[in-house]
Amino acid sequence: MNAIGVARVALAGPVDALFDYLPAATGDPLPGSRVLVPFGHSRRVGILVEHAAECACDPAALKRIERVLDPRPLFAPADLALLRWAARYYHHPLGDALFTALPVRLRGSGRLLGAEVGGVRLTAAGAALAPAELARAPRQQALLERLAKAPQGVALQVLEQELAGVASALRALRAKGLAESCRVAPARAAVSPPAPAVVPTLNPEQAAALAAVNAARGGFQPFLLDGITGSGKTEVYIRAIAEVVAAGGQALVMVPEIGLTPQLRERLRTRLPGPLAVLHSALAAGERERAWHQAASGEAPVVLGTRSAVFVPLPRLALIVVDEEHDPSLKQQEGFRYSARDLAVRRAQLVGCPVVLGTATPALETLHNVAVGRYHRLALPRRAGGARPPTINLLDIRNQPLRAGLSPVLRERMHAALAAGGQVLLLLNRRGYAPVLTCHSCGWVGACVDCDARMTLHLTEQRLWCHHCGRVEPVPRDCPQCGGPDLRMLGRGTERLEEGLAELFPEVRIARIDRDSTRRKGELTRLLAAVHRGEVQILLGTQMLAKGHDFPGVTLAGVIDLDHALYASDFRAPERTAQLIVQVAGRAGRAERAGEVVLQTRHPEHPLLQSLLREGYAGFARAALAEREAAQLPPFTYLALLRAEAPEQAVAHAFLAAARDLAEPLCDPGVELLGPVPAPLARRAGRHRAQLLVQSAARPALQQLLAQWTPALRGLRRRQGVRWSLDVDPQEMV
DNA sequence: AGCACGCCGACT
DNA sequence: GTCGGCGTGCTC
Repeated sequence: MNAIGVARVALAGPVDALFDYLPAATGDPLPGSRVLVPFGHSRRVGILVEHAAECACDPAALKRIERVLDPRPLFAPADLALLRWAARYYHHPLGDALFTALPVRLRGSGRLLGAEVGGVRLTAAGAALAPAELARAPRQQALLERLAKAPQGVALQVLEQELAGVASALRALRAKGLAESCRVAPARAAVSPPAPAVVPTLNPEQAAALAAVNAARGGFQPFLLDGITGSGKTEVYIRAIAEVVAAGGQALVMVPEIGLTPQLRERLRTRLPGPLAVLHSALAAGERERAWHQAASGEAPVVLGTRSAVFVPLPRLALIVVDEEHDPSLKQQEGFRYSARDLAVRRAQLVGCPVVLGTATPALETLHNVAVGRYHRLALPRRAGGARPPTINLLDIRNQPLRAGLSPVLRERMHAALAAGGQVLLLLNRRGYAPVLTCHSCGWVGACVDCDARMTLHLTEQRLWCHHCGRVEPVPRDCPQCGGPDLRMLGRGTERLEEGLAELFPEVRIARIDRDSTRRKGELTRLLAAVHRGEVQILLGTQMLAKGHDFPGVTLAGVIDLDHALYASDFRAPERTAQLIVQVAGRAGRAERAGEVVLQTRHPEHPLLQSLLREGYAGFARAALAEREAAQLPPFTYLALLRAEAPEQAVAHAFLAAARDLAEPLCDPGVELLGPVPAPLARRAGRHRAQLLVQSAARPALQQLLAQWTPALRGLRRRQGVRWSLDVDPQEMV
C-alpha cells in the first residue's frame, strides 16, 4: 500500500475493476462526477467513485486525471451507493452499471448536462441596430425586438412557440450577422394546474392503506398493496404521492411498460402538481435526457418510468411506488440483469422511505416477504363502486366441436353477451396466423435454420417469421422439400382467430390487439379509444390485453387455450398462468354489470386451476408456495443461472464444465450445482446454448460463491466464440 | 470494450 | 519476402 491520495475511477465496459488516478490538476470533483482519464493507449470517460488514501498498485504507474467533465456530481452519494450495491449483488461490472444508468449522451464525454438547449441571441451588431431599420421586414423586426428583450438568448423552442414560422426570419438575421447561436437554460415546463375538483372518496380499506403509507413517511417500510383489479390502487398511490410532494419530497413511480398504461400517466399528470417526468426506452434520446434532468435537478416532483428509472437520481426522494410488481418485465433480461422491483426496495432502504408494491396478483416472492414479516400487506379486497367480482368457469373442451378454436358453449356465451350489449374479450397468447406450416405429403415443417424453433406464419405480412431470432422468410408456395402443393397451416394465432371470428360473427366489429397490430405509433391508443367508445364489440389479442387497461364494457372474457401455459417447463409457469387468468378476469365486468370469465381447457381437473377457482389467487398462492417449499425452489432457496452460448454445442458445454470445476471447491454446504444442461431453446440465432444452475439454501452462501466465482470465470480462457452471462435471481429459465 | 502484440496463410 | 487473420492479455 502506498499512502498517496488517489481517485478511484470506474470505466464503461466489462472491466470489473476500479482504476486509481492522481488528482486532476484543477483538483478532483466529488464522487459521482465524470472524468476523462488516460487509459492504455487512448483516453476514456469514467466516473469517479471514491477517494482513497492509498493505492494497491505501483504508484509510479499512476496517471493523472486529465479533465473533470462535470463540475457537480451526476450521482449523489445515495444514488452511487445504490448502483454500487446493485453491481455487487448482480456481479456486474460497476462501470457498465453506472453508464447504463445515464442518458445516452452523458455516457460519452458529451457536454455537461443538457441543462442547456439550443438558443439564439443578438450579436453586438444586432443589439446596436434600431428595430425601425427593419421596418420593411416585419417578421425580422419582431424577432429582433423579441431577442433584444433577452440579451442572454432565447431557446429555439420558445421562439417557435411565440413566433410561429420564425425560421426564415431567423435565417435572415443570422445571414446579416445580427443574430447568433448560443446555449440557454431550457424553458420551464408549464406547471400543470392543481388537482381538479373531482377527487374520489376513499373507501375504508383505501383510507386505511393510505394512512399506513403516510404514517411510514420518513423511514424505510416496504408495503404490498394487494388490491384486486378495480379496487382503486391508483387512487391510493396518488393520494400518498400528493402528500409527499406537498411536503417537498419527490416520488418515483415504476411500471412494467409505459406504452400500455396511458391512463395512469394521464391521472398522474392531471392530479399531481408540477411537471411529470416520464422515462422509458421508447423516448427519443433528447426527451429522455430532459426528463432525466427534470428528475435529477428536483424540478419534477413526480417521476414515472420503466425499470431503468430505478437508477434516476432524485435528490428529495421520499416515496417509491412499483405498480404491477409481479410483472416479469421489471427484471432486465440482458446485460445488467437487475430486478427493478427488488432494487426499488433496496433504494427505499438506502434513502429511508416507504416503498409500495402494488398488484392484484402478487409475486410469490413478495407474498413470502409478507409472510416472514419483511413487507407489510395492505389489502384492497373490494371493487370500487361495489361491482361484483366476475365468475370464473372452466370449460372442458375435450371432444367438443371447435370452430375458430371456440367451443359451442363459449360461442353461445359470446352471442348472449353481445346481445345484452356487452363487449367480449378473447385472449390467445400467440401472435401470427399459425405457429406451424407443414407439408401434408412429406411432413416438411417450416423451421428456423438458426434456431430450434418453428417459423410462425404471418399471413397479412406474407412471411414466415422466427419469433426467437427475428429471421424472416417468404412463404413458400409449394413444399421446399418434395415440391408438393399441399402446405397446411397448423395451430392458431391471433391473426387466424380474428379471421375465424369475422366468419362466425359477421355483423360484429372486431379489434385485434397484439404486438403486430399495434406496431405503428399511436395505433394502440387508437384501438383502445375505439373499444372505449363502444365501436368494437369483440376484442381479441395476446397478453397485452391483460396489462393495465380497463375495459368497462367487457362482460365476457375468454381464454382460448390455457393448456399451453399449464404444461410449460419453467417452474414459474403456474404462477404466471394464474396471474394471467386473474388479470384477464379483472378486465371483465364493472359497476352495474357482473362479468363472466370462461377458460377453455382439456385439463379441468388440474390442481392449479382448481385451487384458483375455489379459493381465488390467495388460495392458489398458498398452494403454490407450499409446493415451492416442498420442492426447495424460490423463494425458499436462492438461484443463480450461468448461461453460455457458442457456435458449437460442445464448446458451450465445455465452458460450463470448466466453470463447474472452478465452483465446486468454492461451494459451502447447502450450495448445489445443477448442470450443465442444454438451455430450453438449445439453439438460437445460430448459436448453441447451455446453462448451469446454482441453487443455495441461503443467500449469503450464494453471494459468497458468486463473489469468488465471477472473477475466476472472467479469467477463464474465452475461446471459440463463447459468450456467457450470469443471472442472479433469474426469472425465466430460457 | 479498445488496442497492441504475436505468430501463421495468400499476395505485390 | 510482407499484409493481415483474430487469439491473448493489459489497461491505474
